[in-house]
Amino acid sequence: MEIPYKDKTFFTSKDLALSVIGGRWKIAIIWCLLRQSPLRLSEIQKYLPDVNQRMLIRQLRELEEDNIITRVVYPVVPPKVEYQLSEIGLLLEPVVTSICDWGDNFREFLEKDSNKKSVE
Amino acid sequence: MEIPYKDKTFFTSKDLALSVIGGRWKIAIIWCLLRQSPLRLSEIQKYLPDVNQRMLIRQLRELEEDNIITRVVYPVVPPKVEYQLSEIGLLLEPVVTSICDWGDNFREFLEKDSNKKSVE
DNA sequence: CGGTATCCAAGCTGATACTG
DNA sequence: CAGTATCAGCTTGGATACCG
Repeated sequence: MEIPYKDKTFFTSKDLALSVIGGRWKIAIIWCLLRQSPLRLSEIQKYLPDVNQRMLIRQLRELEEDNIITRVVYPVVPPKVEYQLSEIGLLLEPVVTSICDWGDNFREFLEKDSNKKSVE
Repeated sequence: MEIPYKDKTFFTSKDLALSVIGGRWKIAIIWCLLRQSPLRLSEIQKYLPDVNQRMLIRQLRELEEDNIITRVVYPVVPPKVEYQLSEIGLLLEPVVTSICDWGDNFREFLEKDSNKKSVE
């Protein structure tokens, strides 16, 4: 089952998915927009202080190209731009949730591990 | 809730999770090992022909350091090394599954989209 | 078989400065 | 506020050679 998309061919839907959401900060951006929507660029920056502006804008553009988010520009001064998840973007909620859940498990695992070591 | 790990500090378990499974090929590797386990290096290479050997080995090492996978070396000639998911690694199954599921949705979305365009 | 070492090109990332 | 430009540095990739 070959899936052509953007000059590439994917052989599984997992590979297709990863090509779209696998970017360095994309899951983090989607996580933000799942919590609150719409968000302005400056608001996303507050939620994700570790992402520099250039990368953030690039990743937002890519997500927009892939129809995961929508970008609405209001013709006002000073500029106002709002980002929110598209219909297909909203379906990423289980992905983000499962990652958060696993992160919780992993954190517990790390705590147990450090306990073991401190007992030794 | 600060989570120190490997000289860094994470503020959410999502960030911690992404630091561990966010690598370029890690989800793909985990996907392989969920389907079949244990796997030898050469078998993983067959499943993931797009990953070059050097990167594959690097990502495997990182996953091993993070206790996501285990690496067992058999002292035989020729060498035999087997990789498999650890207990915490196995818990990543919902993450991989949700990504695959979303990929299916996205593929359908793309197909509908191309239909619309061909009608126009 | 399962690696490591080296070289080199290309792309991604980040910090900073600047603009309409 | 939202975004672009520039430059430096790191990561990734591909090919190839070599080792225990």
